[in-house]
Amino acid sequence: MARWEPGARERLQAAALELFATQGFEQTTAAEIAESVGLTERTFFRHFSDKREVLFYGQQDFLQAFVDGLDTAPSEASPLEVIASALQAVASLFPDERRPYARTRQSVIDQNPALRERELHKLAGLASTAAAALRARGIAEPAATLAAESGATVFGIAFAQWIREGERRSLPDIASDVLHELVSLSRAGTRSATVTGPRR
Amino acid sequence: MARWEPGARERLQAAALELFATQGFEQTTAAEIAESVGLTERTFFRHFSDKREVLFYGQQDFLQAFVDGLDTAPSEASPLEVIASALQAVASLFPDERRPYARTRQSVIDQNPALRERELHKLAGLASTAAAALRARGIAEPAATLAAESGATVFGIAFAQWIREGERRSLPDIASDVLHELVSLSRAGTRSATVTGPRR
DNA sequence: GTCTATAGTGCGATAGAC
DNA sequence: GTCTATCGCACTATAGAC
Repeated sequence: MARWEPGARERLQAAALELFATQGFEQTTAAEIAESVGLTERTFFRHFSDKREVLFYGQQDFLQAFVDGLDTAPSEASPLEVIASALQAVASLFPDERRPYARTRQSVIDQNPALRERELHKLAGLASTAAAALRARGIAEPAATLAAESGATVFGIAFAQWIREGERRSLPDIASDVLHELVSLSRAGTRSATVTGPRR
Repeated sequence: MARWEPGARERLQAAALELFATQGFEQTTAAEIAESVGLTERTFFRHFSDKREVLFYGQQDFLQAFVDGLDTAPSEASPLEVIASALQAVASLFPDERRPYARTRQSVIDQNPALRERELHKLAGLASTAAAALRARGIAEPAATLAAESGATVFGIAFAQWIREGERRSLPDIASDVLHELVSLSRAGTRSATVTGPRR
């Protein structure tokens, strides 16, 4: 018989999301979360380096999928084609059943600036990992960073659309659409974007 | 005769940067910064909502330049052309004399995750303002957000390059180059194109 | 597991500028 | 008198040190 229930981390994460959603992030103390699942504040901070992290911990599989997705692209692919491949791999980790959960979580994050900051930081980490992988494929800077950040941007926009009320398309489908928008953005701009440079 | 020295906020910002640069961000307390310019901790927090903000406060002129830059573009301009225009306007706020200061400030930010988070958050705010301005010009979503975020990405990359040791080009020149790289990213030949030597 | 420093808030008091 | 910048003090929660 275990001295303590297993899955402390997961229970803390679930309890935290629930409390944040009902009371708000700032109105919920770490001690409160811990006690709600029979643990102490100290234990909470042993699992999560800070209070916000309870909502973000465990997205490595996520990052792994991204990197794996990069590697499945043929070696002669352009940076954006590689990104498209990685995007599909990550997006497929979010089946439609996850939408309700994702919505709740995102509404908590959107209502708190500190959580938004952490979210952006995580997304930036993804982009920087992707950039390193692109460089490893022989893509030079600044193209590698540019492509990686663009991929993160596309993912962010697609995700926001995916959880919008009434949206029926799957995340991979939306991501693909948004990526095409990005490409046509460049195409439309190519004509004179190069000429435009106002005072240069 | 004034009871207080004027410019409390600016003195706090200068003292903070200096202390952060010499001792590190976490090793410097808000009280220490305040006392170094003859004020109390409480006063520090009346000027800045939190400790990190002392490094970011006062970048509205910055944001204003961005929005103004958007508006100088002709009304038939494509999203990317508008962004190019805004980029030039913002970049011109950073003359070469500012490089040493920018370098010091950036090295402090780069060494602390919490400061990186705040920086990303500010950049995201810029992007969201830009997106709103693009929508006001009649550009639909998701093109508006996509173009705005791309502009922010380009600025970030260009800025990082600008403060790199040994870089001689001006920020507007670098930003223009990076934007062109973004446009050529979707082209098939990108990989070999980016391998070409140093630009200009 | 306990103890402590620091971040950050709320509120009342003070003292000059207008 | 009002407005605004400051101080001082008490307080809580976070987060790290011991």
